[in-house]
Amino acid sequence: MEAVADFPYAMSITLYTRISEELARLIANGVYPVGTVLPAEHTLTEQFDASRHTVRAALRQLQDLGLIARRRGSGTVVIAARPKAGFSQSLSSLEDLVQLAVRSPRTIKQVQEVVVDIELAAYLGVGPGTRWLKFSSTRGVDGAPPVAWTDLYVDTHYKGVRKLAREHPDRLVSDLIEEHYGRRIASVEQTISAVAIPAPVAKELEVPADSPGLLIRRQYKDQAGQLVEASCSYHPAGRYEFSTTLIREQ
Amino acid sequence: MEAVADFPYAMSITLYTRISEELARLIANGVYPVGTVLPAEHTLTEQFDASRHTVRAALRQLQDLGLIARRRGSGTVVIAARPKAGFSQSLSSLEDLVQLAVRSPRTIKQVQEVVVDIELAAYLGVGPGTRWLKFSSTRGVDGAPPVAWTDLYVDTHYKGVRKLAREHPDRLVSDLIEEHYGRRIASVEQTISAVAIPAPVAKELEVPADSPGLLIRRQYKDQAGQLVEASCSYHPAGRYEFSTTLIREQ
DNA sequence: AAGTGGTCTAGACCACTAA
DNA sequence: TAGTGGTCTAGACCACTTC
Repeated sequence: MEAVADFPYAMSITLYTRISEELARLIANGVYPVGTVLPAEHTLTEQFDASRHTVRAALRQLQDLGLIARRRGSGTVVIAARPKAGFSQSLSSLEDLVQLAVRSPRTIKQVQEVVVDIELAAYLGVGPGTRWLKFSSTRGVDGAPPVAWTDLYVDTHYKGVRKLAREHPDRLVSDLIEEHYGRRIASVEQTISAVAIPAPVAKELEVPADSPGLLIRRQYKDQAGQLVEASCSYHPAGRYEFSTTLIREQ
Repeated sequence: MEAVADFPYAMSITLYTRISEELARLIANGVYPVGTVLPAEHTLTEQFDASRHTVRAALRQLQDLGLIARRRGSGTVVIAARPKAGFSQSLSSLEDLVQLAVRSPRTIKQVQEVVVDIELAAYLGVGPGTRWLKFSSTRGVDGAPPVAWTDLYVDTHYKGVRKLAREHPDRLVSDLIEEHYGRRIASVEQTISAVAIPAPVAKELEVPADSPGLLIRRQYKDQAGQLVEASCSYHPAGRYEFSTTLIREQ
């Protein structure tokens, strides 16, 4: 370094950061449009009068920002003009999905094997006529009205869950499947809507029929996108709130 | 490198990766428990018979995994025994928050300056007596009943938003604030609950009073945790669903 | 065969932290 | 003041891609 060496730490900003910012600017301004190839490290070394290591540190920053992709032999390709700033919600475990105001254990009310009809098939996203294991349960503390009624559908392949769920009422069924069968949940799709709680469920929840409630449906899928488990929960108004915090990335 | 140099690329795995894996193993096995300090780079250089650059590359991997935190002067502290695998939801923009089935433009019904009373203060998380700019609007396509009624509260400091929001009915108020005032939203807290829609709102939404609906409250905060904007939306059952997908990390 | 990015070394100066 | 991690250089060999 020579030209830059005259005021090396003048601005308390590192050389490789200045280089990466300059390159980011050139990319944003269209000097290096998306899809084009950036000059080779050797060239940048001369352009910025810096060592290869420093240039690589700069390029690494751009890589972390998702602006470039590098491949040995080919070169450095611009894959985005601007760093994407999104929002994200992060949960440390599936348990965080169920953010009940009070810790509320599950009480299993009924377990049965069911054959899915047309309506249920549409919701589960599987062919009608297939068999599933259905757990019906409530959640809530003793003495108080329950905060939820849940119908949970599990692949009949996991019959052992029937016994396990009774032995561990405090654990999530998805956790039990993961632990005992090694089937790992890779994604959870979740839909929240408002409903008038149907009479049979309302009776269990000790609210008037057709009173307002949250309906939360969840689909638990493995890596291949295969449905492993699905659930359908009713929460009476006032007893449950679903809250999340989204954090801006970067 | 000497001991390792005899079969440098024998396993197509880099030296620094092998070092980082070994260190990760030692951390997981409790040789370096969480909270303790890892040996200095200089020491690791001797232990693994590698250059400092290589050791640093290994430590960088551990840093990316979230296992260690480094500080100049102090040292390298173990902050986790295992890489954390959580679930995350990612949104490319705030607009994704509002995942309406149909694209539904906003119609501003009323704008006024209000002084918050006790009840509103508790919700907004600000002192009672302060003044806020209140936007009331509906969302929905022409000809059909609206899908939402929203009350939105903005700091009176951003009076210009009043004009901007009318000029850009298709844009989010939070975006307008960010663009014209440079105040950047860093996080959004969101709470979803079920309600019986109150009569005045029900009338605007063209549903019977006290019919079931979703109540979504959002608080938009800046980096310092200061409230910039807050909203409160009513969605009649059947016209709106809130859905998210959570992806397991790593 | 030429050029690319990936890995690695040996050595230097610096800013920061803690005793 | 001694030791830490952060930055930077100059040079080397390698694996991979492309022509």
